Amino acid sequence: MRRESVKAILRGALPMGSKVEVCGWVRHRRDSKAGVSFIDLSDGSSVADLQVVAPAALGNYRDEVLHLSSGCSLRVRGELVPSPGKQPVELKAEAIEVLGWVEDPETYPIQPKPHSLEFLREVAHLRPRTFLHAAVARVRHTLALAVHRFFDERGFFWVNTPIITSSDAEGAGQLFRVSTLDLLNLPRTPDGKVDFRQDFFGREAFLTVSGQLNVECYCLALSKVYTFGPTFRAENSNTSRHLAEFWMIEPEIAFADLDEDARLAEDFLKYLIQCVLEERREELEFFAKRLEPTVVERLEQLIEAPFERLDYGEAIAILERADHRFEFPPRWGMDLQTEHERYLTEVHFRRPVIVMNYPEGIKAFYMRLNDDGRTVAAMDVLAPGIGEIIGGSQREERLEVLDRRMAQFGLNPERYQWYRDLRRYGTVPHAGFGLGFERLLCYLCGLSNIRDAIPFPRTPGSIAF
RNA sequence: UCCCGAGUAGCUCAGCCGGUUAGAGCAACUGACUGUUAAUCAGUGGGUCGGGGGUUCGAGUCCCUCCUCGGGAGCCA
Repeated sequence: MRRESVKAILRGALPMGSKVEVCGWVRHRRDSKAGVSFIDLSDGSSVADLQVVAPAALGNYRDEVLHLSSGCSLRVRGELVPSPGKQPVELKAEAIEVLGWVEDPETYPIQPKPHSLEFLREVAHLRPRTFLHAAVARVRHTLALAVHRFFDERGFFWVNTPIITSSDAEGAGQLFRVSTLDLLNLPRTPDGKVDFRQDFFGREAFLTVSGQLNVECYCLALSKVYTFGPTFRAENSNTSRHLAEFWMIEPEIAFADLDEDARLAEDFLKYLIQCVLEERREELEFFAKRLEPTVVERLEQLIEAPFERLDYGEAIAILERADHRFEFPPRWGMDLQTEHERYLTEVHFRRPVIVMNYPEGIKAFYMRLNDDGRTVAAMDVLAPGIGEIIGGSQREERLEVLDRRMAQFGLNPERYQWYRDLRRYGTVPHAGFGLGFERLLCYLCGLSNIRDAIPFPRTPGSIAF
């Protein structure tokens, strides 16, 4: 007898009358006056559960079946039959083997009812057993595959950039230190500083905050590349949009300018949304029921219309003209505040917006200086409800300008020799962007807290699992 | 890190101006019921009121402090 998934059975992959084995966890048990019990069985393969019908004639009916509670694991053998109830098919059990009991049903955290997301974060090891988190996990999986498929179809190569690095990629963000030194007995140099020459790598090392600088090296050889992996920021930021450990996607294209970069970003987002709409419809409809009623319509609208594109200067002008009181009055030269981004995406345009060509003073050193001398070829994709979802730029490919910018930002050129080499040996125009995977997942699922978009969230002061 | 708000049963919450033995719904358990699916009905058990300190004859309730969680801000993806 073959073990079948709940998903395969519910979508009608097997004919009625088939004898099957199904394994999974009890969601809920209902006993009927007819002397049979109904068990909703979940194996995580689909949103819907399989209804198992357990007749009283089963040898272990009275002693075991009648005591099954939420979370018990089962192996069920039986026959697929049409259901008189609301589901198309149910499993008429001929044998139910209890693989694992729930020690104390009263304190088992996952009850057959909706829980608050806040509570479920306290039981992150068990929350994948809920409808919601199982659905998020499946969407996350589908989304990750779609990322690779998108790039593969367009001739991009996936480059695995290092997780342990020695340089802070952008001078942005606090770093997690990586060290094997004994914290309680640190080796010192004669002048009293920590002697990192005795550390594992012979110098200071950190967890990466971005794979961009490394992936640029491969871009200037393979032309179209991307990274997709974990990224770490030790910022003490306590918001619903930040994680200390998150996954980032960073494509980099040679011979491209900012315009092509923005086009890629838009195509990429639309491709991913299209995939989820097609391949995870059931999950989206569940999110619509539980999280955000209009999630499907919102995504459908999003792939239909072109994103709004405008220069940073135009954005500031719109904000200055706006009939709206901002806590921080907009002014050319300042970065867009959260309230400004929200106004643009949620009030003014009501769709994603790509803001381009920011003042050079507020952006990173590697972004290409425009001919006006006061802006850089940077772009941010802003989405309603979530803010900045993509940040990208054309990179500065001219060595003398790059050196000037590094000096302006107070960076030591010696630490970036290998990065400068890219400009010394066959430099080319190139551009890329970074996309926060969990932020995108929030946007697609209608989640409002990023801690629900990653299995085991890491945030300041929280690493229980 | 800053500004708000909240911590009471396994979960979601109520608990008034400080006053007897701290409540409800759901969940759990026991039982009833001819196929249930947010099942229904009856009953039972379940609490260091986040921790510590203080005020008071008396504190879940007021004050101080710490912790945790949530919302917002900054920073960013």
